Amino acid sequence: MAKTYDPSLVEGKQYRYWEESGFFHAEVNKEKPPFSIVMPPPNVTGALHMGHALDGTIQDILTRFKRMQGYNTLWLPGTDHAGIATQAKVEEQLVKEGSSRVELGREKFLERVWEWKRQYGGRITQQLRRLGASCDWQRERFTMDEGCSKAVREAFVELYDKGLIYRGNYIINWCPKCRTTISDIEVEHVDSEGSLYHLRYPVKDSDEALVVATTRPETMFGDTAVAVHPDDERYRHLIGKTVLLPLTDREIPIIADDYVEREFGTGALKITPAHDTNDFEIGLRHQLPQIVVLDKEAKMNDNAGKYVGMDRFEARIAVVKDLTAQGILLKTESHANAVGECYRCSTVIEPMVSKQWFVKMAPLAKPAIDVVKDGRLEFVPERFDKIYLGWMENIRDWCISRQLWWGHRIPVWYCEDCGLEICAGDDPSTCPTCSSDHLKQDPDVLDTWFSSGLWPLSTLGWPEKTPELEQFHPTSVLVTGRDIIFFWVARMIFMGLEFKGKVPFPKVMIHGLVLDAQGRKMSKSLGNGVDPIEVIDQYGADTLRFMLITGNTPGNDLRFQPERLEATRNFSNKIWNASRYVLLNLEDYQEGPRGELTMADRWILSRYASTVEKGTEALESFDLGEGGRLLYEFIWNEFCDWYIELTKPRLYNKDDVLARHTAQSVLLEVLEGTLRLLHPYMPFLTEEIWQTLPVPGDSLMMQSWPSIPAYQDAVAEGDMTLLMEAIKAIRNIRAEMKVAPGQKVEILILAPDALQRAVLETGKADILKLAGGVNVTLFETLTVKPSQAASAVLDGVEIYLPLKGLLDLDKEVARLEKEISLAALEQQSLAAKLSNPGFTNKAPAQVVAKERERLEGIVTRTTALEERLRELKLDL
RNA sequence: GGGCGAUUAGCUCAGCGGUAGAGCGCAUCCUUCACACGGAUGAGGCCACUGGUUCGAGACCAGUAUCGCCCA
Repeated sequence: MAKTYDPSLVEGKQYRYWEESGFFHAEVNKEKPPFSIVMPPPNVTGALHMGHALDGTIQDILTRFKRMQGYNTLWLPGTDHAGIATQAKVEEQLVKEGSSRVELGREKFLERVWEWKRQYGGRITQQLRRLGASCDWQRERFTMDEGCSKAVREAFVELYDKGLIYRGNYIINWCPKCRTTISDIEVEHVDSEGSLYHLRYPVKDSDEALVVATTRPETMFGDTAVAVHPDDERYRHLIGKTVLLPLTDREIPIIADDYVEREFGTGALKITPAHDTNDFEIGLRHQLPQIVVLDKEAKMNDNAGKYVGMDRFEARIAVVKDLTAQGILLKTESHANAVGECYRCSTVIEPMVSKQWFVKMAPLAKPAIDVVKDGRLEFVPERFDKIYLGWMENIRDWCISRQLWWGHRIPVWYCEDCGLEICAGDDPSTCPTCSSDHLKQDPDVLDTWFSSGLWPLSTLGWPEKTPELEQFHPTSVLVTGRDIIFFWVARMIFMGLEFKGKVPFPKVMIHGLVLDAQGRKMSKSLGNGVDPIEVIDQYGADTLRFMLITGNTPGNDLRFQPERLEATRNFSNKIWNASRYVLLNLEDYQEGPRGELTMADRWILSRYASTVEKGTEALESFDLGEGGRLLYEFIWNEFCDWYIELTKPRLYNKDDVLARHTAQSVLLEVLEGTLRLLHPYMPFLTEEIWQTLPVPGDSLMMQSWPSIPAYQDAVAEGDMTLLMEAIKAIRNIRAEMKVAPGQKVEILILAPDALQRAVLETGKADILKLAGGVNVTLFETLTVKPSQAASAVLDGVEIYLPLKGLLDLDKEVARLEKEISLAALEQQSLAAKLSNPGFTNKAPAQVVAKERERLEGIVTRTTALEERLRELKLDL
């Protein structure tokens, strides 16, 4: 066994072993309770980033934990076809080849995309394997595969037949770069410094003019009204009149609408129903015409007069220039506003009226709100339900058509002869009304999130009634980042309720984002992303996993700090070496009955039992970080720092066979159990070590989860605490007095209490070894104190180290004085607390008793310290 | 404008009603047979601020400030 753990020699080998052994695969099995998770499908174009790594780690921990607990565990992986992203990627390729999507035509283009998917689509799933993900690759799915496509088709037809899907002219978000609509949540609002232009619109047949304030003067060609607030005294008399729209020959009405904020700008709003979401609504209320002034590339169209063909931003400059020249622009103020950008390409979104397909949301949102309100579906942490509800309660209809080729084609045909609209599960060949065979399918495809919204259903076989669907749906928990609650989680919830009448999962565990070391979001444009695969190459997957999981608390963002990787790597190495110690001393180990357990044995077994209990609890309550930290502390601070050290004398003394065997047996039990507890967090390292232990079984990942052993032993814990305190106190004196490490000292311990004395008597050898003593002598009383001695006062125990010639008396006096003043402070506050009748009357008796005890301890301690100081001064 | 989160040691974070913690960093010492990716010891905190609840408040409540995120 090497002195240093090298993950690169272990991870590939173990993963292959697991996968080839079929350990990840779940068959339907009614004998075992099911536990299932569907993996949030990463984009098929994507490469693994830290967010995936965190998300995958959490799911893998839960999956491995439940598998060990005996559940029939399914973690179902897959990828998303990612309409816009994938199409863009292939289009890029075509451009490089001097070709284009349009040149190729729809059929050929789609073949190219599938080709691309076959070639590169598997990358991220390979990367997930590097992370150690124990998902069932035999059940891997893709949102465009046959089954998922069938589910999409079924869902669309059902919603259409129910009247929940409709087509209409509405204002949508148009991305001029992606050349498609995007849904409301795909728009990111970015604060930007713009200008607010005050434009003077002359009122017809009047000397007056109405001054409107706008941030987008170039859309004025689409203005079809000017709105003021109905109660605004300034403008009330103008309502019903018309203004002459500058740069055009049109005149438009002045209308009154509550929507107008009187305080904003001039209180008069130009209304462009075809290019602004709010104006669109106002336009509907007042039956205003919609005039589209921009084309699909966001260039001015024929309706913009002489500005036709100009880009919208160029047009803005040109229009402002002309308005200035004509004296219509009165003033320009700087103005901060939020500009909508495409979440994919960051191009400024153009709101535009267009004919699109929508899902009617109100009827679907209602049950999706109820399940969260009545607790059938819980967010972990809880606070995310507010975010979800807030969105769901204000939801607007969902625009689902996309002007792309890569995606699920909308299953609607139009009869070119009679104009009938046909929505069908199977492709129709003739028109059911006029029997014409001139049918044309709608060219658009569906929003990618439409298919991912069906993911928990489609991956398990829906709409078929499969055994998988029956056993694994609803899934047990969904794990995902807080950034896609609206995009994805919400959609799965209402779709699950609509099509299956059940929540798709009773719990949603939300985690934060992985930020860079400075706390910024990792992004391509900033170039501050850290590649998980590089981290795995350098430190191993276990290190990355453990670091991600223990770095924060549930739901909060996490800063990626390289130093923490090193710390975690060191932890792996610590475990490796502790195991190495155990193994090196287990060569001749045979199973057999133990001899009498030592205090240390009973202590570590008790601590182990408590670790099993707390570690299990943490996982059950999704407190993965807490669970990890707990194991870290147990392994490093208790098992390694103390227990291993305490077993050395017994292991190295081969004469006392039974004592040695007992130590071996306890070491093995605790190590073996701890490896089980740690396995979900660090699967590779624990598996590798476990396989070398002399225990039955082939693979740790298939072992059962430890139940809490009946080892709790408060006496042993108390006794060991005393022993450890004594050892630490002696070490402290030695360090402070700069006693050379090799120098053995005489140790005198005054322990009037018989029980304490017995404990220390038992621990004599340990004290000698761990505190560097030549001899330990215990006293019940000590009438003559040793001279030239340094001392420590514990609870009821005094320790003396005669250091003739080594003792720096001044230093020792200072040390004692410091101890005394600290104790005095504590004594004072305790005394004050206990003399407060409020406390003694109202606090639980247990607490009061404990504080009394503490005070007594402090008082005797202080007395002893003071006495010691007096004695010491006599030496001076 | 509304909502959510954060504010604890130099840095990054735990702790969520009863004696302020960890990792890293820092200081001193240690190449002893698991581990120098190590061991031992230590220094370092008006727990953002102001009120309140309570016998008792980093912890609970109200408000303020600063930073971050989401929504409009």
